[in-house]
Amino acid sequence: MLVSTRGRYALRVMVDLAQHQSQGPIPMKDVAQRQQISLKYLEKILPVLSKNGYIVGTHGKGGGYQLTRAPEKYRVGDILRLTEGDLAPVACLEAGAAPCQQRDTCPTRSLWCELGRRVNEYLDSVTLADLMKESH
Amino acid sequence: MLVSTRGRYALRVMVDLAQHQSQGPIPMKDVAQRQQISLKYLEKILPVLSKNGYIVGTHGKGGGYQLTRAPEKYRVGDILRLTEGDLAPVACLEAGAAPCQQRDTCPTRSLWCELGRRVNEYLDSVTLADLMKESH
DNA sequence: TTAAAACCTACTGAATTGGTTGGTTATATG
DNA sequence: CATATAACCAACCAATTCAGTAGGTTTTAA
Repeated sequence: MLVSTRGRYALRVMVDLAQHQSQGPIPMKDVAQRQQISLKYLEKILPVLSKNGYIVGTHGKGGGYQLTRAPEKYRVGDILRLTEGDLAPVACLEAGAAPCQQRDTCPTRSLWCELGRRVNEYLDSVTLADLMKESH
Repeated sequence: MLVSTRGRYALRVMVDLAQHQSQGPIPMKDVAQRQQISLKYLEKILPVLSKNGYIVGTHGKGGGYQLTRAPEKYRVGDILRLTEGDLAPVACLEAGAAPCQQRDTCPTRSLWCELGRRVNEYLDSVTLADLMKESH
């Protein structure tokens, strides 16, 4: 499993926010109910998105979250890398991984590199706007 | 992380066996030493490969493992699906997963399907023979 | 008979996953 | 000003997976 619930839920929340973009701040309570996800769990996932300027949250009554750009400006890959930490297909290619001993002679290394490249390339080719067209 | 040590090690063992194909049965003790992998851990990973006819093990002194076909006849994807159980990018697409409630309305479902399709397609396009050319 | 190999079963420590509990702080509204 | 509602924050937790270990049994060549 490459993408856990963190990334999957984050993506669904972003699509939900995109779909209700015109209605001002959207409280997470509503999104949680619509998406059938625990509100408390969502509250743990969202901070990384607001800290990086992907969404903005307004406190208090009438508050909620809003996108900061148009849906076409969000790449799925960016959202997933932020919430998942990494999209590397194997541990030895992850950001904080200890440099592999057999790096120079490993016959499978370029396989994993190319796989990772293709995964990121595909996820970067899809935007939130593309996903909005999916729901019916 | 899509592929754990199980799949990664299995692949390296298969490449090692391919490279020593002409030398008759290769004991896992030798492979473990060459690949710097725990012999006991390898012994836990290999049974699924021999049970499915990918390799054949001969007992006793002078025994070991051997490939059952030419390296070009092994697709990397097959080896990984066997040792990892699944190459689904998300839990809701895994073989034994409970059918998702929002399956029909989920705006991200086709994204995951297409991602999984691309991952499998790439890994099925590479063979053991391709990986043999990598090591130097 | 013995050494060496595959093969089998049970256990284990550490990390990750997928949350829950229980708050604090900020703000719009009556 | 009180209150309801929202984001935000920190600690904890059960279950599962990961990456092995430990300790065998069975099979076979020499």
